[in-house]
Amino acid sequence: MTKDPNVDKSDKLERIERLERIEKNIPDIAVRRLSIYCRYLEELEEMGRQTVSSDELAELVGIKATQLRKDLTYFGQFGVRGKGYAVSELRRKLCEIIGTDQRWNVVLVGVGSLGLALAHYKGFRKHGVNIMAAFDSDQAKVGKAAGELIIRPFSTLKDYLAIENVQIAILAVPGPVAQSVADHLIENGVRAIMNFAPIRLRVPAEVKIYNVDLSIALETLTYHLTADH
Amino acid sequence: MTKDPNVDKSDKLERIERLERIEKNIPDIAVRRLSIYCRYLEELEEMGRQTVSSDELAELVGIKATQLRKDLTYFGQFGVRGKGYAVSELRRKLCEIIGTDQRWNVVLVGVGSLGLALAHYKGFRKHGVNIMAAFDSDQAKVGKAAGELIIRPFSTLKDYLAIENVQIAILAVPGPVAQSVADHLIENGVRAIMNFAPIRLRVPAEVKIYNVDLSIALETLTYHLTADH
DNA sequence: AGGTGTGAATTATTTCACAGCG
DNA sequence: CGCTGTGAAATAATTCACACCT
Repeated sequence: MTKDPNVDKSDKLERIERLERIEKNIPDIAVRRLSIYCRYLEELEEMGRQTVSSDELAELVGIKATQLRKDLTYFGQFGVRGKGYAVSELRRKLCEIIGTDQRWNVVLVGVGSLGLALAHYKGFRKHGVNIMAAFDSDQAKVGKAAGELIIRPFSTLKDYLAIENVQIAILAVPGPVAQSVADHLIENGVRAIMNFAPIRLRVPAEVKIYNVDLSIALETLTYHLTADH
Repeated sequence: MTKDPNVDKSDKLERIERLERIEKNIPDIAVRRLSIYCRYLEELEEMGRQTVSSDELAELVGIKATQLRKDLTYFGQFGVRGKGYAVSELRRKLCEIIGTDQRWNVVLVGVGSLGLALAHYKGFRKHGVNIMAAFDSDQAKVGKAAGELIIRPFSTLKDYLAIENVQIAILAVPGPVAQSVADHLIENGVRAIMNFAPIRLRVPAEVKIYNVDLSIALETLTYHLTADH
């Protein structure tokens, strides 16, 4: 089997770039911003814009242009000096980096009022996220609808994970059971959890947690409204 | 009218402390952690614990003890050397700092599926937050229930804000209208907004925004699951 | 001994300043 | 020129190391 030496070379270069990136140790916060850039690029693309400068995009996002440029350098070179960035090309490349060009299978665990809202939430679908199934331990909820899904019994979660390729879970169960449910998810192959329970989960280093803590969000606001700040 | 010189003195000391704090420019992230400490202190209090060391509390929260102690020094001295912290005293003082010992009047604007979930969310009530009213511009929703509230027409929001003392709004409207709704809220006295819309709001410096961006949360996870990180 | 409180050192992140390319 | 890419400088946040109290 013959190989195209150009493919070989570009593979090698990509690999080197990747290793360098890892060395640079990209801050999480830069990844988060990448996501935001992507969203505004989508908007520009829909408006038919061909190119955009770091100044303009940064202005839209509400940050400094140098920060945007620095964030991008963590992942490669995307612009043309003197011109700016090609809108759809940059969007496509950022999507690829973030992983939103892929399909991600997600399970929702816990269908209280918050879980129900998440089952309905349309923002996820746009970015490759597909909530495949919803689980709840409350027998009264099992069989009922949650958006387009039918709520399944929690006891069947393990078997479901064994069959389907699920890497992400949305955890919207009450605080007291969150840790044990998380353990169960991880044991059965889940590698990332979006956690809505108001506790800090203890997980192995290779599992990624993103905490969405609504009470903390509000309390940050009340702090700033409290006298003398 | 005579004054107690001790009250005067302690007032002055408190004022100096406050000024010093402002000088120190407390990072937002430390405030956010304060909120978490508070929650775990509540739990310890319920368990009947009298005192706790920075080591133990930090272990619960999942951070280093020095960070916890450093965070606390932004706000004062709360511990006893060799002993630790008095659980309920520390909890009370932190609540006071965060402002959760007060009552906060909140309006919910936008009652889609997410808004509806927030109307039901019980976590808020625990911390002085009282969602007083919910508004939506969709005539079909007006008059319907959202938790214990009846959804009001958006057109009545202005008058409502003029009468009630509302300082915080939860903004759960679609992205394209979020900025104009936020402007309207701020014009009518709202000073802090919990924003669920996927855009960066432009607001005067004195208005505090907390963005809860569910898509970004998920995309941070997909990034970490994407090869080579 | 057993802890807290805190300057100093370290590490992470942002911003500057400008070289370099189209 | 105009605008990107990026080392270097500045700033912010975390962690260390230890003085200090009980």
